[in-house]
Amino acid sequence: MATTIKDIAAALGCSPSTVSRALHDHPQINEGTKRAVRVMAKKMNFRINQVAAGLRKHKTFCIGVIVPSISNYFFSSTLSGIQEVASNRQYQVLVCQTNESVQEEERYIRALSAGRVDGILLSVSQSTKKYAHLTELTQQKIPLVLFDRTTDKLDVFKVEAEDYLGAFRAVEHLIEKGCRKIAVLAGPENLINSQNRLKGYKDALRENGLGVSNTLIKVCDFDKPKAKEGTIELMSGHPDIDGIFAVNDEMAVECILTLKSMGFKVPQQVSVVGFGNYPIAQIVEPNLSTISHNPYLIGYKAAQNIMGQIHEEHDTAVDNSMRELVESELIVRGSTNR
Amino acid sequence: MATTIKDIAAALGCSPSTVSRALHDHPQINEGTKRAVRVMAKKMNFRINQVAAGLRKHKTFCIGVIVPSISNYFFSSTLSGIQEVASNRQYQVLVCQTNESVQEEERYIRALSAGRVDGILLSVSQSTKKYAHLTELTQQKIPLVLFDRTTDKLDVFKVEAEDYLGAFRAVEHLIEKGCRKIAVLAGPENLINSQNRLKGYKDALRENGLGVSNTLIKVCDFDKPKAKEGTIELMSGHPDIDGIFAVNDEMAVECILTLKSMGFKVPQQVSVVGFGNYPIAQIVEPNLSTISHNPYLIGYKAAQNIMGQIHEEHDTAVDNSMRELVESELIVRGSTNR
DNA sequence: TGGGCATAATAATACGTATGATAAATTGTT
DNA sequence: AACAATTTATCATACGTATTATTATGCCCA
Repeated sequence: MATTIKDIAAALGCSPSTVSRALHDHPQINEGTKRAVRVMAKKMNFRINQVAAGLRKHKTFCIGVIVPSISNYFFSSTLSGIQEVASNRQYQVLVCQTNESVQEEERYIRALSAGRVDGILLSVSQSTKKYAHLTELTQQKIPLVLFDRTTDKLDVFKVEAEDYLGAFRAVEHLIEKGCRKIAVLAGPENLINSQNRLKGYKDALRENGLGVSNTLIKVCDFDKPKAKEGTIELMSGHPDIDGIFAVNDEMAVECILTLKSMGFKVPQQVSVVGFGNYPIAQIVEPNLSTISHNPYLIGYKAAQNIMGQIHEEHDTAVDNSMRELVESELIVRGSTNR
Repeated sequence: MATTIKDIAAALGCSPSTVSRALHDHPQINEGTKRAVRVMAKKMNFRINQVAAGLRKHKTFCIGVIVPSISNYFFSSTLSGIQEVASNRQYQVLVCQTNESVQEEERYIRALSAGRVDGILLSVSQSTKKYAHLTELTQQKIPLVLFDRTTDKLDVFKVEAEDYLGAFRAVEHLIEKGCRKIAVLAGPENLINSQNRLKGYKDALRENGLGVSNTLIKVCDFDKPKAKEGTIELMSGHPDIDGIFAVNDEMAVECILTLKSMGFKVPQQVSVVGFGNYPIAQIVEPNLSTISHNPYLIGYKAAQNIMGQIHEEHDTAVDNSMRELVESELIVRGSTNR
């Protein structure tokens, strides 16, 4: 069994409260006593039980993170950023995976909010359409921060990528390169990120005098087979398409591979831009032009904010309604170099 | 503030222990009372505080996972498997990232073992050469399972990939394809995985009557720039190399890209095999022949074992000295198709 | 010599839950 | 009607720590 402050107290012939205070460097404890306690604590290999301390202090020193998929490159990178911030503050990170199921999301929210964590970071699942489980958190005064997959319907702090602007830039880049018939492989329709990226696509076309046609929009969710199918349908229906914007790099790569297998030259006949700047962008041939995401930074900033809320370092009333957009940037590579 | 069993007791005019027992369906409580408690618990939106319950029961219902890097595809996939098992058992997963630093590893081990978790899953860092921090765990009777990055020096349960056999098969495949001068891009020298893969490489050569030459072995750790450099050095020194085995897919892809940029034809002049079957294997051109890893399954099995240890479901004395090897398989693609 | 005052330590209680020991209420037996 | 046996509920305590309220110790000054 592990050493407790009681054991130290017994060994020293003093009371547990003295030990507790000595270890916290409380002013009402004599310097000599403190020294003795510290020495004995070290000797007995004492390590404080944060769980017990937390119970007393109504803290857990844990934050919970709920993501749709842990093994996804984007989310595992945000986790890395979150872990970094937490670690610096001596906090632990509890990780949960919903597999895009809102039921799982609700289950985790309930499990974590029952005294498990001091705050929750969430990226909503594709199937999340109602937010009662999240408003409950606010009622319970449990800090919540949304990252990447957010929603307008909740008045909490959000960290997002520049979805709209990034998509806008991507499509404008295609136009600058001379593309005139530009299609899009869109993401899940109820995700705000997809909506914003689609809006960026449409606005870029309109502002450049190109019309928007629904026949050039294929929803592929985030599913590779659907991206392949979508590409085939697009190109069979409109062989004169000369540019494609994909909602993320994975879909863009699938698109390029499909185009090539269909005999289209990339970028000469069809240029392709993705979103995310994932490692695969530099492996596919031609290398993929894309919009840089910064998942690590998104996680980092989300974690920083929740830490601030937990420690009441900032005015939550102000911050909670805030959106922080993490900058994105166009990265030009071979897939648009015609 | 959240509802507690005391609140329910007060509302019902009974004692907290009655509530506790009623919620646990204890036989000494009247059915009617149980019903009343359940109804009131629901009405007051009671959710048990597992942290407090755990303190009393000396359990945390958490397992800790320590990995070198969360955002790495391999480890994030193992995490996914671990999470799956934990979730099924109502356990939470605490995730820590060492960034290959043994100091961080020690720090996390100490933090987690101070009553934070019921067991620890660990994949050791590259800089871990001593294991005192881990033997401490055994003394404290905290279950430990090593996965992927393991060590012979510890008498605990381990889940590994078939590193030796996989590498052996990979190199034998190159030989079958007619390669006669086969080089290797090896991993970090003190990692047992790298050692086993290197041994598989050497044994495959020897058993097929091909000599082993140290000039054909380049250590690239798991570092892309070093893999590039290593490939250049190998091919400049030995332009007649006709096969390369890389310690993992990331290095193999870097190797292929480098070979192509140097003007070598893959697979006609040089065939390449990787290890891992990561998504990039199907993106690089030519597609990469590789040894399938099963990171999800490795995580899954490691988690299953630690759950067993925590619940004393199996004879730890037997299991602890066991190694479980997760099957690997050769996947032939274009990079060796000559 | 006693009263006021720092200083230093302890006792008591709390956090939310679980449980062994005990008591109260009910039923059964003779 | 007296008592054992059974059912049902409560009391007290524990888990490991933090903290409020209290007490003990010694010191200074009138």
